[in-house]
Amino acid sequence: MPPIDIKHLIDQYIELSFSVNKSGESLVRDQMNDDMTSDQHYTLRYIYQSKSCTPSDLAKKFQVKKSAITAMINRMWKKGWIQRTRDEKDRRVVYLTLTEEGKALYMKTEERIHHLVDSILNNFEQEELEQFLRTYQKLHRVLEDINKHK
Amino acid sequence: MPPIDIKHLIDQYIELSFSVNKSGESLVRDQMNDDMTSDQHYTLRYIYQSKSCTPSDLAKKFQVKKSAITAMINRMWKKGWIQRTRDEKDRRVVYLTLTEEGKALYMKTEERIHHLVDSILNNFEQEELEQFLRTYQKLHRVLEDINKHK
DNA sequence: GATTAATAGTTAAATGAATGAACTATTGAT
DNA sequence: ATCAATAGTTCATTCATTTAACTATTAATC
Repeated sequence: MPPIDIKHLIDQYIELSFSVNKSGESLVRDQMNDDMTSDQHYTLRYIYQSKSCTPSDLAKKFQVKKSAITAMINRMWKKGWIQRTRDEKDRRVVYLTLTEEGKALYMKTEERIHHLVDSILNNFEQEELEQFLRTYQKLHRVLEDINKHK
Repeated sequence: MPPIDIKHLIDQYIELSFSVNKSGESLVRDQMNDDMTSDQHYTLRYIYQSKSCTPSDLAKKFQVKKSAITAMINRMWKKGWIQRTRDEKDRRVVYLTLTEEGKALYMKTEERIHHLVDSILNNFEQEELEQFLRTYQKLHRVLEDINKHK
């Protein structure tokens, strides 16, 4: 049983991460085009940013089963945002890329999100922000570690 | 267009919040009983912690429409975790409370989550953690503000 | 006081997101 | 050559969410 002040920090973290998540997600959703969800935008982003991307890569990154990725990709493929191409060497593998339309849509939305995040982070001094991000990064590594060893 | 180093901070924040969210949610899900989702646990928590709780309160806190709350409460009501009682004065209003079973289930799961968060936060010096939470709190207020004025 | 507004909540249809189990196709190992 | 492992898909089911239409009740106004 942790000491009383640690317990308070734990409670605070739980409450803050919940609220910041909900508010943040809600604001991100507002930046989306009407026919796109935030998950779909995150998918476009990951495919756009990675040199080569397979459904398995996405499943790992999003921490869901591969069948969830298939369904997600199908929805976006129907809208003409994503292409599938088979690897010639290993014909089990599928590579995902954005179509021109997908790329354009991604860029437009990502621009809006950047603008939003910019306006949020503007409320902080650069030094405070950098310290925050250092700890956030460390938190990220800790979580990765726990997830790896489970 | 923000300067180049600010742009880097924005990118970093976007990437970190995405990854920390996914990893965090995945770990929280692991603490859940098989017949409960994390949303359902968050609902139990909010009802448990608030003196009196209506569907409208929940809709506000979770930033979803009231019909989404009705559906959520129905699922949990069927499992016998939640009670509905009408306000005698204003008969439009419904008060939500936990049944004994709901309370017991909540306590058991919340204990496990606390244990998890404790083990995560143990990787940080208290001073670093407190500074992090101060900035996180500030971020929370900024997001609330934006959400309020939209 | 009767009519009209607003509020609290629910219902129903549609869509998106996730899982688990069974399956195909392909590659790797013994 | 056979058997196991890997990549991806399909299908049925459940959960979460939105929109629009609806009931019931309360508040406001004329």
